[in-house]
Parts: sequence; C-alpha cells; structure tokens
Amino acid sequence: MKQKADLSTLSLAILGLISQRPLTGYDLRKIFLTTPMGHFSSSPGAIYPALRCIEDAGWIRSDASESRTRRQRMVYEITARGRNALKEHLSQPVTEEDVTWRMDDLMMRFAFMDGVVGREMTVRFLRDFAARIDNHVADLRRYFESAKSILPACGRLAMENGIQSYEMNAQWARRAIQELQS
Amino acid sequence: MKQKADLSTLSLAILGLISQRPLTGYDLRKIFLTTPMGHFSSSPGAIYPALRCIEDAGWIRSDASESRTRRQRMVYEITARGRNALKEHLSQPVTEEDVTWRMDDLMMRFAFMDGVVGREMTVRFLRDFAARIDNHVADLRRYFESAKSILPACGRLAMENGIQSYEMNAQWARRAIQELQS
DNA sequence: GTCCGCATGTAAGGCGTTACATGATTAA
DNA sequence: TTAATCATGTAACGCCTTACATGCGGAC
Repeated sequence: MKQKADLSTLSLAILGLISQRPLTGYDLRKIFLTTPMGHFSSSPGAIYPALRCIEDAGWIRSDASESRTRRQRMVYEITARGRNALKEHLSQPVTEEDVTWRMDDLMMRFAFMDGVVGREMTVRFLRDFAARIDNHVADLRRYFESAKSILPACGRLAMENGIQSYEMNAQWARRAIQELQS
Repeated sequence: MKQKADLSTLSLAILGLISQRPLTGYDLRKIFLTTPMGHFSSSPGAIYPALRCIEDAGWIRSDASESRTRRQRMVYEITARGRNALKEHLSQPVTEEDVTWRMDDLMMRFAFMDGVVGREMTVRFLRDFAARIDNHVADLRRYFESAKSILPACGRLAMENGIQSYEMNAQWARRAIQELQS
C-alpha cells in the first residue's frame, strides 16, 4: 500500500530539493514560500505528509547528528535508493500524455536533472520534449483550422494562446540544448 | 452550504460552454474528450456532480421539452441568474494571486467573455492581465538575478522557461487587444 | 435477441488546501 | 516572562480521478 510507483509533482519537488542538499521540512516550506518553486505547491498540510511518505519509501533519511542542539529538527538527506528512484523517474521517456496534461511535471523533472542523470540524458530529454511538442502543436493546429470559423473571438484567441505557449516551450528547449552543449 | 461564492475551473468551463448553447452532460464529456478544452478537466465523476451543483445554484436549468424522445437526456441551458453570475465572475479584477497561481483560470475566464461582458470589459481585462504579468515578471527577474549564480544549469534554464512563459502571455494579450479593437 | 453506443450516474481513493494545535528556543 | 519565531504536525474539507454500475435504444 506504500510504494507509489511514481512521484506526485510535490513529492518530486521535495525529493529533488533534498537531493541537492540536506533540508528540514521548515526549510522546504521557506523555499516554497519565498521562491518561484512555490508555484507548484505550498504548505504544512501537504509537505509534512509527503515527507513522511518519501521517508517510508526509504528515499530520504533524517540524520539526527545534523541537529547540534537537542531541538526536534528533522534534517533529511537523500539515500542511495532515493537517488536511484529519482534518477529512474527523471529518465522516463516524454510521452504524448505528459505533454498534453503534465507540462508542469515535465519542467520539474528537467529542473532537477543536474548531477542526477548526466548531460547526455538531459539533452535527450529536451530533444524528445521538443519533438513531442511539435506533434502536439500539429494536432492543435489541425483542430484550430477546423474550428476557428465557428469559435467566438475570445475562444479563438485563447486557443491561439495555448498553441503559442507550446511553441514557446519547444523553442526554449532547442535553445537550452544549444546552451548545454556549448 | 451550497452557494459557493466562486466557480472552480471546471464549473466555469461548464457554465461557459452552456452559456454559448444548450448542452447535455454527455455533450460536455464529448467536448472535453475531443477538443483542447479537455486540457482542463475530464470525465463523468467530475462533470455530473458539478452540473448538479450548478443547477442547485439556479444557474442552469434542464429543459425537458428539448428531448423529443422520452429518453432520459437532460439538456441544460443557462438561466438569467446564471448569466449574471457568469458576467460577475468574468468581471472580477485580475489580481497578483491570479497571475501567480491561476493562469489557467484566467485564460478560461477570457475564453468565455464573448457575448457575456462586452468588448470594452474584455479589453480592460487584457490590459490588467498584461500589466499584472509585467509586475510579476519584474519580481521573477529580481529573484533570478540574485539566485542564478547559485542555481544549477537545469534549474536556471527551468526558471528562464517560467519567465519566458509569462512574457509570452503579456505579448499575446497586447496582440489580442489590437485584434479586438481593429 | 444480442451487442454496441448513448447517457447518466455512484463509490472509493488521492492529493492538496485552509485552519488550527502544539511545543521549543531566542530576544527584549 | 513574554512575545515572536522556529518547527512540526493534525483535522476537515474540496475537488478531481479511476473504475464501476445501470439502463435505454438502434443496427444487424
């Protein structure tokens, strides 16, 4: 009943952050509250249960020695199994469904690749990402061409916004590849 | 206990679609399954309860006369109160929080403005939208400048993606204003 | 008369939100 | 010693998801 095969976006954010350096739950809260990372989630009622769940899976461990004072501060660090789980999760291929429904999740996956999956895998991810988006944009354009004559003005503009968002992401990915390879 | 002051994104989508023409629950499902509208939601377990809830609020009504056969097909149409509620909801000012956490919702609001709030209000919405985004982008850039030296490569690129997404939206809004005024 | 598609729903569960509870440590 | 801040958590609820249940009508 534990062992969730895949990570929720929040769990991924938490595991990713802890993979970069040991953190307490409170540190995580501060990060979510004070940086754009918080775009994805937020506060105690979500973070502490998720932390517990990730700990139960054996992916993080609270290191008592980190807390010099006798305070009840749980400093979590990633375990070897946790790093493997993260690596495997970040190595999943980019699917059509990911692009259609989970763009935020894809971007989160990308954001934590440094030091976990290697430069080559990162570039492959970006290439797949861009290619999947190209396909998806082609689908959207097909739909758009068939529907635009019956769409009201705002509906049409909103749809154009959606298409442009995807196109911007594909362009960004191709620029990112250049930058990572330079 | 009913009377939810504001609409969930799904309820807004449903009310907006029904405001354009009478629809059954099944029609809505088909729209969500076969068009990019479905990006926001999906299937029976969400749609039928939401429909019931909107009906209980008095915003839509099932018109028995629409079903020629004696089948159990509920054709819903918007009521005068529903149109008012929709109009009021779409007239809400764009807040900093909307831009930070509910961009999807904002785009949905925009998409249903035709025939509900008038061209002038629509243009005002877009102007506010663009201005709020400009502010938000300024905040993000400030953060980015202070953090980029310590961010790992992928984290930095992901952050740039976020900023560019917002900028694209502001540009889109300004183009949309031109188009609506021409 | 059987099967498929139309059409509406319910049940259980996941995951996040808001609001509240609780206690330890530090600064005044 | 009192208040603010650090730090962790629980309870109730909202809303969506997946999976299943049900029953009518038309095509063959």
